[in-house]
Amino acid sequence: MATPPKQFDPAAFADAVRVVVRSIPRGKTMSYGDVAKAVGAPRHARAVAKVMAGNYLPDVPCHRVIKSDGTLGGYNRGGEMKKRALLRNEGYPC
DNA sequence: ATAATGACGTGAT
DNA sequence: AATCACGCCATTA
Repeated sequence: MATPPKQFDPAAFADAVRVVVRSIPRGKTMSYGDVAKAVGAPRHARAVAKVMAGNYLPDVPCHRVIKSDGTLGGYNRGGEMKKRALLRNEGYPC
């Protein structure tokens, strides 16, 4: 049984992203690129975004993940408006 | 196989 | 500071 040459496991990637985002302390935020780096894929900011957009988990405070330039980016649960409210609610000086 | 798209990022204008 | 353009890479048509 040969080792499965998986170049990219969306499940593993999503799992790693989930753990990292879940580890973001309250009142803090990480950019998609930062999360991508944290999982070992500094070029996969978009892949991270895809995980949030189409496969977000309730354990993952995806509202703490924003763009690297400080803008909120998007949200699939009410829009940036809702995201901003959540961040402010957690102490982020948005 | 190719083209288009996307909760992005960085650089140039 | 704002806007435009290109690059990155996975997914979908």
